[in-house]
Amino acid sequence: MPAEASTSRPASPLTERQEARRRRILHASAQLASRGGFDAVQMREVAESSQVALGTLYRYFPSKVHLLVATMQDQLEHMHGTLRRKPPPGDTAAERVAQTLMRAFRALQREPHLADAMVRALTFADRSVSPEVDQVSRQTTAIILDAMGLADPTPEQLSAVRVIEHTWHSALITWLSGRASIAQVKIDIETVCRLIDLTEPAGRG
Amino acid sequence: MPAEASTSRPASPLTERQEARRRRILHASAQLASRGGFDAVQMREVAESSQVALGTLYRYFPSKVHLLVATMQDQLEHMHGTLRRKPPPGDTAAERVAQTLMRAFRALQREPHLADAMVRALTFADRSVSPEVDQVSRQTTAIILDAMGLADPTPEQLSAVRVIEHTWHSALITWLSGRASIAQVKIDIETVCRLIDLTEPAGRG
DNA sequence: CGCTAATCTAGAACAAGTTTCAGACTTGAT
DNA sequence: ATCAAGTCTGAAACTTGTTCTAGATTAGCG
Repeated sequence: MPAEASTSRPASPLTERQEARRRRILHASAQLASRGGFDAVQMREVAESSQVALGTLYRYFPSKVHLLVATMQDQLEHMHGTLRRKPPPGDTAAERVAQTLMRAFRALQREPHLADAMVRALTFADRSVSPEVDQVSRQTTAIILDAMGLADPTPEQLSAVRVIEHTWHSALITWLSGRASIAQVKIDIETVCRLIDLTEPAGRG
Repeated sequence: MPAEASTSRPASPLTERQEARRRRILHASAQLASRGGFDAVQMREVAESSQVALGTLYRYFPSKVHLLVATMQDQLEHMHGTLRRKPPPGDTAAERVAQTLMRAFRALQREPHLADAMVRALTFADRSVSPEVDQVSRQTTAIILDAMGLADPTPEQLSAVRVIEHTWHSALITWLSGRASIAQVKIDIETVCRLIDLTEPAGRG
């Protein structure tokens, strides 16, 4: 069995041609998503664009949602790299986290359709995609902890981070579906980031 | 045109038979959802169960997501009534909100498949369902403000409520997809509710 | 009652995700 | 170089959400 869309551990090491196929598929997926969002990523088209038979596509990614979540892993990795190179300048952890998320948000605004495809897939994913979604979640957590500048967070801090992630995902959805403005998302992010102040300065409970 | 799945204002008043059809449809939807979640709500089956032609079903609810969001409105109304009758006993606003949400959560735990169908529909909804999703959001906001005991919330408090709703939805999703335990959801809810303390006692900023 | 417009029904048809299958091609081991 | 096992291809089939159509029914009105 080839890779299960898990970036970090290919179940069996892919051959070069397989790796190339996988990249072509992810590229086609991102490209189609950028055009028209979730609905525009049609499996037949992805297969055709990436020069792969439909059955092969399904062997690499067992469903459309798996494919889009893998696409998101891909993009997230890229973003984490970018953010690492230019860490946010804020004075407090809360500020830095808010700045980091706003930076990510601005990146998403540049490709709103792609954002739509990825986020919708992420929240629509059922149990069969849990491992992959979890990986995305861990990656997001890592980005936030990086911004906080923490190596060894307390349980309270981890709770705060989880709540921040919840808010981040849900706020994105309200923005993507046109129910919240960009300004609104910004406020929500800043609001939830205040939770960090609640856990940081005080000692453990 | 008949009702657009908006509980509060039927575009044109439905006849008795139409009202009955609408109820049959919602009932069938909830029943099927209770059995097998989102996937088990199949439009043909809903139509058959509710003794209505497929075309009619689509006239009442223009998509599966519309149908499930309307189902959620229905359930939410019921729950708001229940909660009103037995307000939570906590001393602080934060406590009462957390208790209220945990009560709702326990109700959902009794019908996890139904919860799955409703929540997945809610977060998967695209722009065409925005009005209905917004209505659900307003209803949820009303429930939380009720628990806080506030008639005239400040903008900060409204922000906190929005963040609480974000957390609520997203935490439910992680639970439904098996990526978070019940205990975890409880912690997240309690964590986010602390935001209320941040806005309540202090005066306006 | 008798008319007209709107609504409802049954069922076919279409669209896109997913599955399946027979045959061609690769790969790895001997 | 050759064989077996695994992989890829192309195409059809299947599933379920959605749309469409022609004819039957119903509601409102004079």
